[in-house]
Amino acid sequence: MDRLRSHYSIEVNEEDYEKNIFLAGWIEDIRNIGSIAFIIIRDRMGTFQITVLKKNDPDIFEKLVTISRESVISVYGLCKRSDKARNGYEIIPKDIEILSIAKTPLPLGVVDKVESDLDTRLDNRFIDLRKKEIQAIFKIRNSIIQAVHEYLRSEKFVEVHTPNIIASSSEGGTDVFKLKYFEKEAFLAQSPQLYKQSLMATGLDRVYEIAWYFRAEEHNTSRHLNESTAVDVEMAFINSEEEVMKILEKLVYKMWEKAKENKIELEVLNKEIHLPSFPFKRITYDNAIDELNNENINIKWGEDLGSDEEKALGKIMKKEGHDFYFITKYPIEAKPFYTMYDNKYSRGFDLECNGVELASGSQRIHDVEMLEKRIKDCNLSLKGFDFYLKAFRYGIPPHGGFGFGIERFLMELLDIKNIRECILFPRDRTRLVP
RNA sequence: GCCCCGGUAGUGUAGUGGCCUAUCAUCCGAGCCUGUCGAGCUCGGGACUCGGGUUCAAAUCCCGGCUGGGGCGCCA
Repeated sequence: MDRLRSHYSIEVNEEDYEKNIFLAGWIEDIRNIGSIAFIIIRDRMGTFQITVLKKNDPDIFEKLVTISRESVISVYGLCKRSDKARNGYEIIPKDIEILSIAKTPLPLGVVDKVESDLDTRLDNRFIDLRKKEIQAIFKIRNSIIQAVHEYLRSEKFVEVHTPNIIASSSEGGTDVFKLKYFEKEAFLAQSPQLYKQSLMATGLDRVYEIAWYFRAEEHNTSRHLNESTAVDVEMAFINSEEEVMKILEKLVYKMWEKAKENKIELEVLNKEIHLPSFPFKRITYDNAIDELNNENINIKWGEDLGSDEEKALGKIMKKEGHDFYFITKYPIEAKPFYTMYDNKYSRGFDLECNGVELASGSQRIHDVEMLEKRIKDCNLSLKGFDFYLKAFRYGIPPHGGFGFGIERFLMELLDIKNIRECILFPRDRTRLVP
């Protein structure tokens, strides 16, 4: 055959009827009725049907009904209108080319009538990803990332890429992966925090990165990964964290809006997306504590909210009509060392959605002496921060930013219960393959 | 780091000491069938995570390994 594909399944329309076309894909199902057989082929856009009569094409018939499901073929044939077939047409094959034979049995059915465990699915992710509802997640993921690029670039942000192999543990707090770097010891970055901040000393002013986070914590939950992605933003010449929050809320809104454009994928997933009210609610940490106290949930001032408290607050906000809300003015103890503060209150904030933390950010400290004091107060060693602190000694504007987990966002957007569904090849406490 | 719970054909399950030569569905194979679209029907195939122990008897009870899931803490 001189080509493998002229159309995707759903691109075929009335103009193609009574013409010969090339289609290609995976054999999803073979329904052999005896003297006639229907073969369902799947491509990226959908499925189509090949109809073959035994008496007309005994050779092609034999080939098609004996090949294994999930084999890959290309078919050349006449496109005929048919009210009985899906999409309104069927292909009467003139020639087929078998491109790849699938072994049997499959380790995982694509359209079988039994569910598989997530673990089995992840072990065979390449087959799992043949399912249209699984593909839909990643098509939507693709489009929210597109929205990130479009919006941030429109706001004059520059996309950057900072190193993932670093010399010292970046922020303290969370555990990092250690690795050998020739004769030295190195670590995988838990976030681009220190690098994106040092870029504030360069004059680029506004930067963002689709970043990988590596975290060596041994948690075992449906909302943690040891390797995850995030949108990291840092912006200079700000007066307060409010300017950062304005960018973040607009970004989230644009991502939500873009996701809504994926009509086919949302239908496949049976999800509706409702745009959140805008701008998002701001509630101070103190007010959040008061609200929780009113519900008889007590929390000591200065402590970060636990997951139960977050959920309870999420319910209260929901009742008031807020899906998204910022918790602002956290106590300084609850925020990392680089967070700007006024007395006991930090200029740090979290963006929450229904009781789940989606993003956290702040105005940062840009005064090097203040920064050094905070590093010491947090019991961190100044040694590891040489390169970082140096960037603060030769002119650095006031700045702030946020980090925003992409998988967590997808979970909220599509109401997905396990974060592993939101990344192609998850890395969790035990999974390193595939 | 702490705490709970699992592991039975390729896939998903039933089975809590003898009725298990292990259930059902899906799947795979053979056959029948000219409009299937969760195709149908007939026949066939395929499994107790591993190692030790208790017992007359273990898929089932106990111990350990391997392996998976969930929660907390922490975070995104």
